[in-house]
Amino acid sequence: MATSVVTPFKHADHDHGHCVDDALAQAERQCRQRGVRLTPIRRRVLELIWNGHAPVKAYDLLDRLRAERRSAAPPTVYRALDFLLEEGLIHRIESLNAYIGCGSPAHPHVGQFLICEQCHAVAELDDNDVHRVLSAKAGELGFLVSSQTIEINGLCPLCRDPSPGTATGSASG
Amino acid sequence: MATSVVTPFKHADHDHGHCVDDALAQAERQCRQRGVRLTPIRRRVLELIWNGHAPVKAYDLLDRLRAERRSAAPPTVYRALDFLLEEGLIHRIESLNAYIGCGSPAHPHVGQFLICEQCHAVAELDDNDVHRVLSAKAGELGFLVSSQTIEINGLCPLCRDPSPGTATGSASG
DNA sequence: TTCCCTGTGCAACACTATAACATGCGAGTG
DNA sequence: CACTCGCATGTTATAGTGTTGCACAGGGAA
Repeated sequence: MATSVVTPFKHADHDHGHCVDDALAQAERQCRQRGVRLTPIRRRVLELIWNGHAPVKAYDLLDRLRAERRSAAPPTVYRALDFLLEEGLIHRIESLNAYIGCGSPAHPHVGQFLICEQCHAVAELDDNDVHRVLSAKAGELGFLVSSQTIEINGLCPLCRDPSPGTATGSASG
Repeated sequence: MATSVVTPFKHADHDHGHCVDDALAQAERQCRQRGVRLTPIRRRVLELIWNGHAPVKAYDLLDRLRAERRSAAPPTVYRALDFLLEEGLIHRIESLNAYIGCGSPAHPHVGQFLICEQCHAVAELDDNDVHRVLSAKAGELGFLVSSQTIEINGLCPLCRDPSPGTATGSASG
């Protein structure tokens, strides 16, 4: 089985501070290695995105940025997002016009996303079987694949079958 | 092989009038059967979308509608699009914010789209193997799939390997 | 007739993203 | 030190995408 889970669904009580710290540390390291600058704005936007495991919209980021930095404007956010996308630190969810942190920024890939319609949590896969099947089918029509947008909607394990005492309805932690 | 091609890539010299006529006739029939109304506006929007095998943007439709009907406004177009989407007569391409005619509206399905980055032609698949693989992978994480957005970018056969004398660079016919 | 339902007209607005040009600021160089 | 080059950010405006809310028109049913 070639299933590679980049970011699984998290339990409601997982230590989310850890997720954020890891993601930021990894980003710092990677940017240093590549000789690109993770400026305060870019770092803060990444941190805001990692506040939860749900996709975040650009103008929500802008609102939160503005609360801290009077000068924040749409370009402020979109430039930071462009940088983070470029460096593979976040992904864009096309069907939501929203952005989410990447759990495995070091190696370049396109994500395959499982999006919970109820709590909005997102898990990320990078699955070779999926790539293979799609490339094969495309190949049958003579089509040469260069990139893929794969976004699956449905119910995450917690919302599908909530255990007693388990919180649902939020992906904020 | 369970590959089902809903709409293949068309040769540049195919009889496109036929595509349009077929699509409209099928839409008329289907709407009559279901007891819903394919009004002149809705029919015209569908026809404009079927003008080519490339996705069309809402405001391009609006421009063309306005040339014929002074009163056309954004809601005019979006209401027609909502209706056509609802009836399965068109699909929305999330990664392009654009709409394309469905070649098989009779049976409900989500499409899998191959999008040519050069000529913008789009082919539509409805492939069970792809569904199966994705559902299986999702299932491994306890995720229950309800719908899928699958949009593959790359090069169509004609743009990938243009034969001498074969026109490329347009999906308008 | 009156009522109701659906479709359309119309104005305004909300949300998403980019363009264009100005300013700041730090690193490297002479 | 001054200089300048390149990148990041500030600022204003605008483009592109989609929705809300209410008014009106027409046809079928009571």
